[in-house]
Amino acid sequence: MIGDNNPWGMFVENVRRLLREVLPAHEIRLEEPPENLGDVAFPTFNIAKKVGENPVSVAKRVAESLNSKIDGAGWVDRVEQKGPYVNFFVNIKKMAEYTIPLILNLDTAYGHLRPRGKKIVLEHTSANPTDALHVGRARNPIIGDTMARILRAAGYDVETQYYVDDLGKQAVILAYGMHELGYDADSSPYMRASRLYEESEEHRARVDDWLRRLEGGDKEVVEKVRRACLEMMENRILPTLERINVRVDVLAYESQFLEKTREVIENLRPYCGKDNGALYIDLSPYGIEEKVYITRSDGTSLYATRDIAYHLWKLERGDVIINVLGEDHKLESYFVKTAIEKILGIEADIRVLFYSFVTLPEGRMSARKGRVVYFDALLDEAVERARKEVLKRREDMDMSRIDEIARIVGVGAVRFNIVRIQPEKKIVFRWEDALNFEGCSAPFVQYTHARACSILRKGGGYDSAKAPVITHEREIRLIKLLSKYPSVIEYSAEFMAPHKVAQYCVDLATEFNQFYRDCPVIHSEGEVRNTRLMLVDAFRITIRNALDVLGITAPEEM
RNA sequence: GGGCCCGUGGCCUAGCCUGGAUAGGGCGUCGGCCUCCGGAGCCGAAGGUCCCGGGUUCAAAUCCCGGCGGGCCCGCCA
Repeated sequence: MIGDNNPWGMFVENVRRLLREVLPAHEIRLEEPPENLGDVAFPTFNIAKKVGENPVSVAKRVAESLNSKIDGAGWVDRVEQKGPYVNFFVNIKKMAEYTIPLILNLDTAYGHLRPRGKKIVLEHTSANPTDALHVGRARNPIIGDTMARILRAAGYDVETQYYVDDLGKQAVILAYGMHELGYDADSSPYMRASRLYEESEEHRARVDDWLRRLEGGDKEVVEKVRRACLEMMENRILPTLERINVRVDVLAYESQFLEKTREVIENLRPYCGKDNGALYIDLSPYGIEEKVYITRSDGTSLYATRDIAYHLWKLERGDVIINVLGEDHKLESYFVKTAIEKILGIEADIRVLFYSFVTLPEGRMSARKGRVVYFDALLDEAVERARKEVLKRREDMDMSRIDEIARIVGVGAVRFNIVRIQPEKKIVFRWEDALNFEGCSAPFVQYTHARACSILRKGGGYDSAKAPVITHEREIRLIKLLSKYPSVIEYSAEFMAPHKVAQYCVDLATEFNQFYRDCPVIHSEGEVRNTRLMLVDAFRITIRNALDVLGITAPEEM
């Protein structure tokens, strides 16, 4: 906690310390009590059992001896026994005096924890650049980029990578389509080439020839395929990612790892079975009854093998590897991890965040079957919808500003809607959900931020040197929630739970709206007014930081 | 067939790792709130076998076992 600027964390640490003094021999597990019963709770069931006493009397005794230790000047204001629980109440005066200036001073740094001195290489998206991104794939960059931001906030050095497959058959088909068939406005080069590959002997023969030449290292073909992939990345994939505030640090091309792949095959060979000249690894000693091939009969490598080489390269660049992958990659991912750690015996910290697919109500998206919603189309629709909403209420605003806000709100809505759901749950894409602008949504949170900005514009400044004076329950609740933000970052980073940050945004915005309803700011006076202005600003800073971690911009007006 | 994941009011979802005090939110429905800091907001109401059945436990949405339903994987594809 030290160095994390984590006010709530300090309070909780203090509770633990107090409990350890009274109960040195016991494990201390805290929980959050229901509304109004306290700020943290200590249940006494387990320890009562160990001591052979009833929980209520243990709670009574613990509460009593704790109360005699508390002088009211520390983080803990008081302790109450309620049934088998010992409930701790935070010293709200101290919390306010610590938290509010902390947030105001740290500003953009509030919620950034101490540097960990560790570098994480985080791979996400890595979609084959054969076609534009569709909504079914959109979850990957959104979860990946959000995790990268969370981990950076949590104090890690993070490098994001996109793995571009420019060696597989689909890359050859793409290149063939682009270089040999020319452009056609109606269908993508990949789709056309793919159809011809299936339908025409002649084209298939030529593509297969390219593929052989590619694997043989034919300069001309390698160059053509690489250029085709690069072109698709630059024209189709990266611009779409850019629209949702996702920028990838490193594009790693699969063709970079040919040499390393050969080494991997040689190192793995002693552990391989052989089937018709093809090498495979039997995973049954590692708990899964599967064979995974690492070469074809002709000795050429397979995707998983090259992925191992790529992982070894990532290990050279960082201390920890994190991959954001669709659940269909579970077996492949397990294989890569097992091969590196167990078979090659290389020490590696490889973590994987799997997510379930986004599907349409009719089923899985498929460009070939024409059952697809392109991500750009969704973004266009969301931005258009946002623009209509802005126009409805802001007749005074000039067009370029309206466009800017519509983009911020529309993009935010889309990102939020996907990241708010726990990754392992599947998402059925429905337009009405994706374009939801109220309740549990980015526009709701952004609106609250704009409201706070509006108050601050009209409030005309405050004196941050003055100590806060708390007079209302809503102020207390707001301060507590604000003080928990660093803990949210810490938790989300540790458990790779990006949806927790989204949830926090909604909770905090909701709390602020209640404060807004009950506590006049501009129309109050003296210390109360000064305190509330500081509080509004602290809220503004915190919600803006939290949205930023979600890759969502907080507009000052909308 | 085997493995992994998911199953919480009409719909979506948090909580599940680490069992504990009235299962939190949101959408939708119904009823209220702008002479007052931005109504993309707020308040209230109705609505629940936490998929089912066993087990462990003083205590299970949470842990274990067995079902059922859905998703994903089981390719010399990626």
